[in-house]
Amino acid sequence: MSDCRPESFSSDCPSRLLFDQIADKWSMMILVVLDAGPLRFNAVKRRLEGVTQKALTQCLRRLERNGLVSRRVIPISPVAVEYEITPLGRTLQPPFKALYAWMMAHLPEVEAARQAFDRRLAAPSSVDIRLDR
Amino acid sequence: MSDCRPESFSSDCPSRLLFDQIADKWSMMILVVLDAGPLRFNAVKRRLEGVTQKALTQCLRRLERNGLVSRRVIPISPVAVEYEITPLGRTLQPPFKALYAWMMAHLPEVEAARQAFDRRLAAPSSVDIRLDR
DNA sequence: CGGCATCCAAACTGATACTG
DNA sequence: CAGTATCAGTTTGGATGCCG
Repeated sequence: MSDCRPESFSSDCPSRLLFDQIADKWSMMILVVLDAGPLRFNAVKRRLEGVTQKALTQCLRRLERNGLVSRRVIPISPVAVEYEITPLGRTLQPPFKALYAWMMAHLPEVEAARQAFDRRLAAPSSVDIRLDR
Repeated sequence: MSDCRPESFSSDCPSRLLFDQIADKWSMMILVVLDAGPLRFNAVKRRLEGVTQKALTQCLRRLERNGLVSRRVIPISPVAVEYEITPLGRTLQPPFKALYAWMMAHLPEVEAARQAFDRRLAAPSSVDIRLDR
């Protein structure tokens, strides 16, 4: 019973396969940086501050497997490897760009909400016990 | 040096704060299922097959902290807790819906790419040794 | 029912060394 | 340069039991 309305996410729902594969921050960031043009491994790494070489390798391989990125070995010495977004990967740009635009637009609201939440935690009750004085 | 072009993601770039917080599959799925209306904890859990209670609790808290979801305790017995998408959270729907639509539209292409990739791995070279017959 | 505490196993990190 | 491999240390995950 592949229950696949957007109101429910069975683990056998086709959309889940993709949520599990590409809905993560590194995949999204890689596709965004590769949109500007092909990049070599370390060039990608430099642009994604904080990513480990292991995580990046895994993520690039997964993107390659899913047909969103292509990997091309340039047989010079020392060897160079270039990663390029595929036409299929490029069709993912509009949704990602929309997400990116949302983030830039709503960041202040999110930060305000976060500060309000943290303040609520610090003073959890209106009948707070005044430990000071 | 808050390097914040979309071509590069410094860890101190504001957009990174949001990529780190909401660009994960559970957050996205929660916001999609809550779009239809408020839901109680276990109702959300049932709709996200495979999520653990621990992961769901963490994720809902993070969404609450970021102002995308609100949490309301209904003091009946046994206690009920209702999660509702906030107006801010609702503004995230268009980007997420776009992503969801992309997944449904391009799933066949991705699956084809995946199979091609896996086949390439199984027979890595064109000068393959014919072990059979 | 919602969700926190606990325990253990699995995954990930960061550093470093090694290869083609 | 672009990886793979390894190892110790930390984080995360799943499973279970308990509480209001």
